[in-house]
Amino acid sequence: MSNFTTFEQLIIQNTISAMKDLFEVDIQESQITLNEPPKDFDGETTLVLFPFVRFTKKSPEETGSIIGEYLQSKIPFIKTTIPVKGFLNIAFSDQYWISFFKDAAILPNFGKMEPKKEKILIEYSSPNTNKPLHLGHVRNNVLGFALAGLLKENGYDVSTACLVNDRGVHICKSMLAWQKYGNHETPQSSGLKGDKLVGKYYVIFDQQLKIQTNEILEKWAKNQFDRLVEVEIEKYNNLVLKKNSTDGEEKEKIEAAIVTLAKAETPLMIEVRQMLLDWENGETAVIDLWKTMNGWVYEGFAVTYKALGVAFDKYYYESNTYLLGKNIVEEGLEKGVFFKKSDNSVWIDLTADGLDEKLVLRGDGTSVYITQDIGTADLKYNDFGMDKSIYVVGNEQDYHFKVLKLIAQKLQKPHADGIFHYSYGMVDLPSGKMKSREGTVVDADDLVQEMIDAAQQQTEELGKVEGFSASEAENLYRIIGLSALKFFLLRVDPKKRILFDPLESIDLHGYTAAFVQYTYARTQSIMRRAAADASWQAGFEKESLSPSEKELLQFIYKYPSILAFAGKEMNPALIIDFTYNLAKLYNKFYAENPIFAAENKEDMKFRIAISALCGQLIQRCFYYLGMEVPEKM
RNA sequence: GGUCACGUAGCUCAAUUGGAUAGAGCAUCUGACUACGAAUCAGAAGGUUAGGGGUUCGACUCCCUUCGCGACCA
Repeated sequence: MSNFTTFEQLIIQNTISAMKDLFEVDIQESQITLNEPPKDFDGETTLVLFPFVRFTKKSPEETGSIIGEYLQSKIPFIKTTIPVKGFLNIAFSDQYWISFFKDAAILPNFGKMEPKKEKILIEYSSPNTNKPLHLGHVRNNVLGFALAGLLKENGYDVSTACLVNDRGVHICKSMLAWQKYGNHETPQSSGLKGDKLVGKYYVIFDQQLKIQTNEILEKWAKNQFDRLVEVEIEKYNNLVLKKNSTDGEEKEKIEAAIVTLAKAETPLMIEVRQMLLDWENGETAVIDLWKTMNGWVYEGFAVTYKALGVAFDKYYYESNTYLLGKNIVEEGLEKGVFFKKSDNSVWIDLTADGLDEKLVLRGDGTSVYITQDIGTADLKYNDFGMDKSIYVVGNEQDYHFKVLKLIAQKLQKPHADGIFHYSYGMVDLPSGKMKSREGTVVDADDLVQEMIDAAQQQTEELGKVEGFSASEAENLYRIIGLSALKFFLLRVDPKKRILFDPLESIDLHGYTAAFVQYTYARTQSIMRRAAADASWQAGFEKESLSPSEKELLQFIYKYPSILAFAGKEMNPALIIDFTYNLAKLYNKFYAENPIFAAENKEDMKFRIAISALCGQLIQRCFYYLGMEVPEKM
């Protein structure tokens, strides 16, 4: 944008000098507000006059005409200035927009920001190795990838990381169930994807656990307490007493507490806890099984990640990091940030910060999640030295991250202030929340495949793949289906929760990726035809614009500020919205302005050039958000 | 019990962070292919922004309150 000045800058600078020259007042840039003019006014911007009235000592309307006259004398590009009440509507000439196109928009990487020094690490995805990825992970992955792309486009030095939760009780559950009921089943022998196979045994564990729990409950009801100590029996009896004296919600809570008590006493849970201890002690048999099964899962995840098109610069594994925070707890005790209770457990008091007391180390010396996260934050800082550490994690963990940041700050960690929880909303289904127990979880692989199938069906119905080879057609379905899914997930504000309606998500009309992709394919169709005569690339001479040409340029003009704002807000939905509206305006332009049948050659050259630009912009935005565009569809 | 979010057209989402008449898509209804691609375009209809109060030139946006839905913390 070297020799091009935005109209905002022109107005702001000249308004400041107007106030100086005409009223001898020094005003600040911050006192100047520019709005978009109302729809019925054909102009580009509106200067809000209220802030100046007290200096001019005149009515808003009079103030407007005086400033307007001044601006017109200083800025040749201004066509009209019209004061209405407290607002000065300003219209620029077509020449201004033509010069914008020639001097700014046409440049490669229009809108892309200069590299910044700031380093950002984005952690996202965070899978568990006990079950396959589902729709919730898909939103996380798609968001994380798009955020990384958006911030790169804003000039930041961005790296990505994936923290794999590869250890713990839940992992042992899959392992134990496979050991007991698996008959040496492998991905090869069963034909199941590795993560699906392991997930299957996680479900089996849960089913068996339920059976054993009920057995225990039946026994307890008959006063048969096999290995329960006195205290526990008393606890149980008290709960039963309480349960019988209440009803409604309270009763359900107590029933749940009884079930929890019984679960802990099942042979399966006892074995699982032992397995976890064995794992922690590094017993070969358990470690081997763990490595084998996790290996299966990683093979499965690799397939899903590849299908989704996401990748990471670095993987972290909890099996390597889960002990990390402990020495920091010691450090914190010395500094007096933490304190010890009589049972030896270590806590931090956050009541002064509006939270409560939070456990950081259990009485038996074992870690809790927050302990590990403190340690991992240190590790990541040593590896990357980033200024900002973004965690793409659901909003159910808002509290957790508030605590994490506070603790890091109280420990005076250099990375503390850079901790940022990128908190996004949960994905709901029309039937309500996804619940694994009720089998309403939407599997990531299935979802992607369904989207691709839907794209194929609709494309074939329209007869759009004539002349495509089989592999070209297949690639097209993948591009359309996958983008439809990503666009659907990215188009809403990340902070808000999403209602995922499968029927709506496979619709390829309206506010969808396919609409934008179709527009791109249109521009490429133009480019193919234009290739015969390259004279348009040399430029054009043009004095005035048709309404839809002007509208299109005015919208393209906003791209740099939209990109900057989206980056600042870390909101990919704003870019999605830009691509959709760009496509919409291009389609309008396309319907209203003949290109190859234009009245004169200069119009034709301009229209080809603007088609090229629209295509490039769509492609670029889609690309850094993680979506592809087809040349034909 | 406490903390934090959210509530906008029948449905799914916007609204440049306090600006003029609250905008899109889906669904519904009207039009436009012998045109560079109709997966498109043009148009109609749809609103007491959950209710009430306040702050000011001006409130979907900020404050208080009631209701509703959700998440988290003992």
